[in-house]
Amino acid sequence: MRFIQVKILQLHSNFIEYRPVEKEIASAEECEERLYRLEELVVLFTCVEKGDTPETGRKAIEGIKEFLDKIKARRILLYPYAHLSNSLASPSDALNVLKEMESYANSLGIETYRAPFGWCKEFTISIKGHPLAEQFRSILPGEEKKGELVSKALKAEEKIKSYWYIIEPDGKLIPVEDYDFSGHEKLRKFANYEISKMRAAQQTPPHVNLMRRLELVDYEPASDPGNFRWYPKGRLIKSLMEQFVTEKIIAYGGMEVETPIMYDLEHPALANYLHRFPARQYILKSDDKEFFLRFSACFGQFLMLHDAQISYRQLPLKIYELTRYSFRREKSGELSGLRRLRGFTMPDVHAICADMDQAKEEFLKRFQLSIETLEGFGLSREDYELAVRFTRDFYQKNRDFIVSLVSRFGKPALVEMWDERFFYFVLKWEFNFIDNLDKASALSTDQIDIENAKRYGISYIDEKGESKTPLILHCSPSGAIERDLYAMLEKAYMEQKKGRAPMLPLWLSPIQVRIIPVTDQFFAEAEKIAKRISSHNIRVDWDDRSLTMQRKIREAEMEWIPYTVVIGQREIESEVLSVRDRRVSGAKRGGEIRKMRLEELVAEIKERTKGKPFKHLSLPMRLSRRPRFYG
RNA sequence: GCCCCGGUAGCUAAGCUCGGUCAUAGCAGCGGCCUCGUAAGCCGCAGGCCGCGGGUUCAAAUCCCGCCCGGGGCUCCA
Repeated sequence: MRFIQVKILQLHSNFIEYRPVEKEIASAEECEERLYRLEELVVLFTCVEKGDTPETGRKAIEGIKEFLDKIKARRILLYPYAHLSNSLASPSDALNVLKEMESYANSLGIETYRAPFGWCKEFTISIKGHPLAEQFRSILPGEEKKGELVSKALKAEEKIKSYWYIIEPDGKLIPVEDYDFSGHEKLRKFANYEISKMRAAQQTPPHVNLMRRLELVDYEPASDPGNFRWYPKGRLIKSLMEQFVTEKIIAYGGMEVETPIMYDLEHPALANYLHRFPARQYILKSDDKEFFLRFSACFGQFLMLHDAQISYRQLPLKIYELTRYSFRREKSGELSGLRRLRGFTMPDVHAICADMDQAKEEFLKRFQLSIETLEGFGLSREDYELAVRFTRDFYQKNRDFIVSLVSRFGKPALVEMWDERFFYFVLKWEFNFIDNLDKASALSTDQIDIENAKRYGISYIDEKGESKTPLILHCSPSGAIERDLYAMLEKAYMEQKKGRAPMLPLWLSPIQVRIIPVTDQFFAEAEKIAKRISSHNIRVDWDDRSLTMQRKIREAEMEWIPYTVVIGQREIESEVLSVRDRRVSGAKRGGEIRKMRLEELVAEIKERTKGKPFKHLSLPMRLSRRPRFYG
């Protein structure tokens, strides 16, 4: 059975540019051979088939009018597009229908443009990101219903089926519906989230309140949503995290580089990759060129590697950049605090590998690297879940390898398997954090990419002097830094719910030690002690405000300060400090006070922060000299 | 993009249903008192285009329309 219909691919677009290149048929319309550009419009790639009439065309326009009203667009471009059918109407009939559609649309008050018929044209289009932006409709001549919207159905049909399993550390693969999740609550939540997408109660995520109350990060209403301002304490934390990841990756062998944050939309190596995802970038104009802001370090690094001379002796070759920033223009409703941003910082390390054996070996190293990186942020394997995704084919050939990954992880993991490959990778894993609202988000990730080396023209010379195409691994050992902080804050909140004192890891605490003089008679002594501690590269401040000591202690606790030291007559006489250690006394009042000498305190902090980067606090050491950024 | 919720002092909010001494409170800030031993001391002062624009009305923070901004949800997620 064959339908007779006008077929229209309907695209809500930021802009389209097209240029007639040459006539394809003798009866082509006359036109000026120049560049045409239209902005903020709905482009209608239209194909007129055998049996279509001007009436069918009018029906189509009516359907489109409805759509235009809904999305508040008022400009269309009718773009003759023969490639939607193998049963085309004759050119004269087709032109006739198109002209009818044009004049009918005009009569309905739609600002209508029409690209010339019968020409071979080149075009560039930028499509908007909302779910209705891309639709396919076909209009049956006799049918009552105007314009059938089938894009979702098509998508669903096209979407390749995922098979979900739980894989145990010993390699046992169990269909997810048969798995007994008892003792693996978070994994259950994660599997649920991935497979069914559960709803959550309307609620501000706990980390959002914390990040503001602790004066770390905040929204910046004057920027685009999802771009944040970082206060001094937050900037300090982020800076330390960045430094930590970078040091780990350099130790692993990553060569640190820096690449531009924007790229030419029309660059040949990028264009075909990008045009598949036209709605997800920030677009930036400079003179008459358009640029997109990078969404990872891939572009810069691949372009660099394209120009590099690489020998098999240098493989696996690791290249690294901390992208401050990467940009993804997530749809407005998708953003959520530090969990999902539009501008974020992500370490991105690629490895060029000669073959699959080398890739697998490297993959394991990076798996370990990722675990260690998250550990540095105070996130242990208890805090996240592993997901592994691959094709059936890859699994069959590499079962042992996949199992070795899971057994290293030591906990059951979620598996997504596909019958065929529809991404550029054959294997991917992520560590996923489950938050207080039961939402999952990926932190660390790595992939084996078998496509992009070719796409970007990256090659190496093998033993025989022949040029070879390598495999590329894409890894972010921590995932987005902002998201790590999100996970840390959400975890702290979970601790609090359990009745424990929420804290950040000591090496990341903006203030590690606070000195509180009992009264202002001890100010000089407090400052002296603060300076002595500070000289050991410990972040310390002292509270010189005119408040009661009790009040100052309360505030130190609310700031999550790990060590609070009270200075009064006793301490000065005995030279023994009274230290309030948040780990033992933080959660409730009347906690135990530790007695220790200054040297002991310093030594303990040094021990607990060993191997981690240090940075001085950029805030004044005296509390009274600090502005309040929030609240 | 759609749906829901919100926008009142630096922050957090009450007031809005039922229009009229409703412009409030707490915290923060400033001034003063207090000189304190492990989670909030006392008193006072100052602080506001009640998101923006229009409308209804004798009268609008309050009702109506439009817009802007934010959050959450949905869709989506290389």
